[in-house]
Amino acid sequence: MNQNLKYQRFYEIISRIPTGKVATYGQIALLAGFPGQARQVGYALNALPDDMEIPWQRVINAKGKISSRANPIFEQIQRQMLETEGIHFDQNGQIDLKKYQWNLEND
DNA sequence: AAACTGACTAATA
DNA sequence: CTATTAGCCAGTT
Repeated sequence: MNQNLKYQRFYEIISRIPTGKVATYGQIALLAGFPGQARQVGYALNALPDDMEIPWQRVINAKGKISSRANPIFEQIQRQMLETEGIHFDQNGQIDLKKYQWNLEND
């Protein structure tokens, strides 16, 4: 399987996440046609070109939290962007997936 | 070539 | 509830 093509598929799916909703890494992998490859979605985002404009901030982990990075500053930026979109974080920094998770019915 | 290392996750203990 | 484990794949040592 061609890796660039795979990453491209991930980016396509991520681009469809509507404002005010979030998706998990595993969900993106599944929708892109690569079930079980959640980790690769993380790699794809890590390798995301600066000039590509997709709503990367709407991808979070299965616990409903923002995943850790090498540089924590991006975690703060991501949280702020999501809050601006109207998403609420509880005191543990967790999002209510039942309420905010994207599905094909609610977009 | 072998080992290591990640923006992950579901299952199990 | 937290911790560990086995899948997952590709780039770097």
